[in-house]
Amino acid sequence: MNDSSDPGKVAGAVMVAIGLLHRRLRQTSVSGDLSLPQRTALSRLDRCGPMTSAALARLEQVSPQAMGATLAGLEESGLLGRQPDPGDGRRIVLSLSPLGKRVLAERRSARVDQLATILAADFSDDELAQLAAAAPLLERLAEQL
Amino acid sequence: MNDSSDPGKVAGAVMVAIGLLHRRLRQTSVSGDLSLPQRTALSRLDRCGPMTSAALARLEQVSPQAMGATLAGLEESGLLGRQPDPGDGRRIVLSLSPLGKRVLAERRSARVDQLATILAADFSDDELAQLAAAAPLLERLAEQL
DNA sequence: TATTGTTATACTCTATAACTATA
DNA sequence: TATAGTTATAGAGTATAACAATA
Repeated sequence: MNDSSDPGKVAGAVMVAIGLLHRRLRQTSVSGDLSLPQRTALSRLDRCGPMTSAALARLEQVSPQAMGATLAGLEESGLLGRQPDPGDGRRIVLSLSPLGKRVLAERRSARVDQLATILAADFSDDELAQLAAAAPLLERLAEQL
Repeated sequence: MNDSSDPGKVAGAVMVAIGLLHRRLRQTSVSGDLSLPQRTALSRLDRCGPMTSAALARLEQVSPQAMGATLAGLEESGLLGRQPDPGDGRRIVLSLSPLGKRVLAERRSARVDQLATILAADFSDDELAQLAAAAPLLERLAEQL
């Protein structure tokens, strides 16, 4: 049995890789760029459509308070719109503002661009495909955790 | 061109997946278990052999101060040994203590065990192999960032 | 009673700056 | 002058607890 079929080994390797990469990714929450949680929330809102802060928190598996803080930053930047739900006075439905849509569509994030540049320059098509295949697996792993 | 060959798409997907999984992984820094940075440092020390705190910080791409804090926790738990370098009074060489070796060898980390269990139960051999292949790619990506 | 959202507080991880000791 | 390690301080991201408003 080689390492790639030992769940324990794979678990360890994934854990180390996640720690390393996350550390690097979060180090550019500066200079107007979106932070990692902000970027993720925006992307989720785009993929799943308008929803409340609570729903977003459940999907991203963070506390409602943490999501509130993340969204506050996005709102300040004018990337979000909020519509009070006419049928339920408690709920506020968030959606991408035109600006938010544009930022996301143009991938205007220094971090993502940097990542994309490295991927294009230093990774083969095969390796790119391997990463593309792994991303949803990692998401699935997170959901089951 | 499909998504798996568009560096921008892959970059975004990886970024979201890393954020999600990291968030889940760090949520068990409790109850005697190793934190994610601690686990990673221990594993690195095992893979690369005894070295100084500064060298470890460079490999893990964190500041020497951050590494110092991580190592302090490991030392308190008795997982590390430290030998002053006889030839250079400034350097202190860290190594795994017998206890540290055992903890690592037995994979005695609630988090890694949990991860391994999920991988064994809900992921096919193919998917496991995909994750195993992706881990070093993610590390390489982090190094080039 | 349950849910949405907010405010208050604290912990972890990380960073930068400044210091001491050694080379 | 440069490097190893430490101490002090600050910021981001997250958590739990407690609360108000609405259902």
